[in-house]
Amino acid sequence: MNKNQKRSDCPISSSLDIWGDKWSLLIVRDLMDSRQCTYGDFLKSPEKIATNILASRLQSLEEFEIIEKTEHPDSKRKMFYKLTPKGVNMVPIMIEITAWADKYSTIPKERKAMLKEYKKDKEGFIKTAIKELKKV
Amino acid sequence: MNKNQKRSDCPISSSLDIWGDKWSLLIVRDLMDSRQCTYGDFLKSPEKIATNILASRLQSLEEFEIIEKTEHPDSKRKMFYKLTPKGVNMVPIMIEITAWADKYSTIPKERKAMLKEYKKDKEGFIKTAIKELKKV
DNA sequence: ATATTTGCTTGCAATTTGCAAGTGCAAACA
DNA sequence: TGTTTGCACTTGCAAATTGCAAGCAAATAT
Repeated sequence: MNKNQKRSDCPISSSLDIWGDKWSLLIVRDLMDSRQCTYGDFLKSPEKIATNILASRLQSLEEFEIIEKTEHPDSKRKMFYKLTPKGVNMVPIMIEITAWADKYSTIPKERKAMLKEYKKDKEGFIKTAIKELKKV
Repeated sequence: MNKNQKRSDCPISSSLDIWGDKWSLLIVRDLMDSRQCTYGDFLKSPEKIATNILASRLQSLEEFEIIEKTEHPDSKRKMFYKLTPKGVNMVPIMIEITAWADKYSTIPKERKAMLKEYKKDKEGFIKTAIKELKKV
């Protein structure tokens, strides 16, 4: 990812400069699903990201302050990755992507159930989700 | 873009399989701003997409039924690209990306004004925007 | 008839990806 | 007290994708 130059001042373009690739949002997704993940946790995801790509994306997301590294309580060797507030605030984007995908393809039933709750009270749902993610 | 295989059944992942790159959403953006664009119009955008990348992205977005080609009324040589309903329904995603970018960077004042309207009545704003895009 | 515009395609170098294997270090084990 | 194991990466390299420049063919303008 090219941290140095924005292609334009368009917000879509500058967002894509940060996470416009096939992998970054999957890391964000994993962290929204699990709140904190180790390097190995990301590797377990069904999309099977390569280890070098994962390392480079984690670094870039950290540089853009979407995620942050913290020490794992169990061992000094292990690291926990988690979302920063900037990352947590991507919740509405992620939900709207999910809602869009739901219209045009089959999505897992847990996601569908989540959307059902979301649609009952969008603002409330997002507020709760964000608060939950900011807790730990 | 790889139209052949989904990496997983996760809605984020399958969405990224369609438009997870640095350019596709900029094409969608241009079409949301202008409703219909020619090949040359896309080239005029500030991010300066290369002609071969543009051609390949237009083809892939067409295959995924996000956009469609229509004849230009003026000439047989010219083509108009526009969003399909599937593309139009990406409006909430695009707005939430814009809102997120607005929190962490400086965005053009027209976009900021748009967000202000959006925040007054999110549902209403989106409904109107979608209706407007579906008109032509 | 000739020139120009439009929507691409082609060629090629540079960058990025994806896969496999390797490395270094903490912690567990013997 | 070695030795092994597991975890978090790094490295090497082939393959794919990107980005730039140039080319090209059909339609339109002159």
